[in-house]
Amino acid sequence: MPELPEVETTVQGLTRYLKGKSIQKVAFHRLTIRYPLPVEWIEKIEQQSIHTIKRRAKLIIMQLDNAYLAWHLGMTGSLRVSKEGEDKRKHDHIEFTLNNGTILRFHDPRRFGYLSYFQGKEALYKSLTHYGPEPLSKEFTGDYLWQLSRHKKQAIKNFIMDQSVVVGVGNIYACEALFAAGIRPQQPAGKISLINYKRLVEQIKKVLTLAIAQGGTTLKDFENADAKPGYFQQSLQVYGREKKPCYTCHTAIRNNKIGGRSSFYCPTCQQ
DNA sequence: AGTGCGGCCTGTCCGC
DNA sequence: TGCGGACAGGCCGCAC
Repeated sequence: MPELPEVETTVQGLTRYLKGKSIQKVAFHRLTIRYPLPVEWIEKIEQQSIHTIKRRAKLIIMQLDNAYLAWHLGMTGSLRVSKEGEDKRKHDHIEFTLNNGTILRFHDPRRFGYLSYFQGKEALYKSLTHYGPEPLSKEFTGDYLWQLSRHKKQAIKNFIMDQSVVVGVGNIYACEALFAAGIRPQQPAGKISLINYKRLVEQIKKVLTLAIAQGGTTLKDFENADAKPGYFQQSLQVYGREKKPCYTCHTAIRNNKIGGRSSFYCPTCQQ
């Protein structure tokens, strides 16, 4: 589910509710989500305070007194804060009870999400080394993508969804940014010009920034820390619009599979 | 080495 | 109404 804007929206919401709170009780209602949840973590986490909540790539990173937690939401994961005894649902796999009586719940029907625990900063950093630059950072430029893509035959869409190339771009925003830049998703990455890479990077930044401002995209089940949906789905130009007319030229939007994933594009606007 | 694909899971929707 | 199959926002591990 969640790509960068949904994770960012969640981090902003969690910061409001959790910053400075202490975790009084931890409950694992299921011991394996994507990866096993060692029960020894429970006593390590209990009684620690949450100092900061940040995002790196699609991870939500919480700094505790002497440890870090990294949450990945997978396809259907969400983290929300609600009052004790209220709003409990099936697939709430992890619960943290906080010192003000609220509860942080990790909900994830498909269980592709995970939680990692790191004792110190170095262990955390070591786990993040394979990630590429943040798309909204200065290092993420058209020159960078152009350079890295030389001689790659891979489809441009798969290339920008590769988290070692640039983080945070998933299926929805890859489709949207490629449409906005006028590039066909199946174009080989190595054959795209520098000019087009500059255009693409500009559009990736624009699409992600707008989506964050709108609270992310809710297709079925994304919700932020307040259990509220996002609104970017109203701004989608191609994603989920197969056979519908392109908003720019009225040509029917196509959906071809690339790497097994639906890829929506306008055959007229994107070359 | 780079690339593509199946698999991990549950829920939902669509066609028969 | 029920049932099977396809599909869904991510990513890892394994083949070639």
